[in-house]
Amino acid sequence: MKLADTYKALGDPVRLKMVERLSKNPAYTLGALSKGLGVTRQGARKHLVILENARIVRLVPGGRETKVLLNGASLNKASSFISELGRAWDVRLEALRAFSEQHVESQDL
Amino acid sequence: MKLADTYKALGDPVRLKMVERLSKNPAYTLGALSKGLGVTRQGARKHLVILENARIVRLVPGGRETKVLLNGASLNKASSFISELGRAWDVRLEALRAFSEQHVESQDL
DNA sequence: GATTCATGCAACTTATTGGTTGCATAATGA
DNA sequence: TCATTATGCAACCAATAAGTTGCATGAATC
Repeated sequence: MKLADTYKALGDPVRLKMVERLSKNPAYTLGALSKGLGVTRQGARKHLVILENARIVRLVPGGRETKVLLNGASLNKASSFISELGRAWDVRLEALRAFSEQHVESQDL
Repeated sequence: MKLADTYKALGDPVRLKMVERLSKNPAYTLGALSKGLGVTRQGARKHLVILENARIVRLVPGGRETKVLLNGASLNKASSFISELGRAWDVRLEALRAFSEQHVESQDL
């Protein structure tokens, strides 16, 4: 599973809402989590399968109901990758700024 | 622009590659950034427009060429949101663990 | 001025996504 | 056992996305 798939999985309002809910209450059943999202249960299930394939969520069948569990590790991975990008960008920006100032100084000579 | 759109924009291998490149070298022209991605220039441009709409990137036309600039603020926002989710999840998990242990202890009585 | 370079825009095709309805089935509870 | 509950699976549809080719245009260069 590639990292892009993780972001792709988060890139839908319904799925993002689901993840948000799960972060606040890790004990959802599939049915409960599917309510109030503006889609049918079957529609919601498709989203959950996508989240499962992206390893963001685990679906655990048991008895009559299926529990939905959040996988924090995936989120952490996704989060740290972006922040790494941001950090690299900051460093570059700083270098650019330093260069600009140096350039201005040399013009002042 | 919703947060889900930011993740959606990052949820494609070509676009993620672009952002990665930009984080390492903020001074790309559209043409240079479009090479080596396995798509045509016009295809790459479509991706760039998507990144621009998600405010991840800015396209700055000038003379004959167009510069592509990374917007670090968007990345930081995206990164911190996920890490917030992860944090909330950790707290919940800890609570659950504590509850389980308490439960075990009461069984021990 | 003619040529080359970097880009923008439009039309079109195909694949993927998001959503639905309908039906089947296994577990609970009365 | 019978009704109810929670779910899974398949078929189908419409919209969006990803990609292409072709052409137009403004800027640099010779």
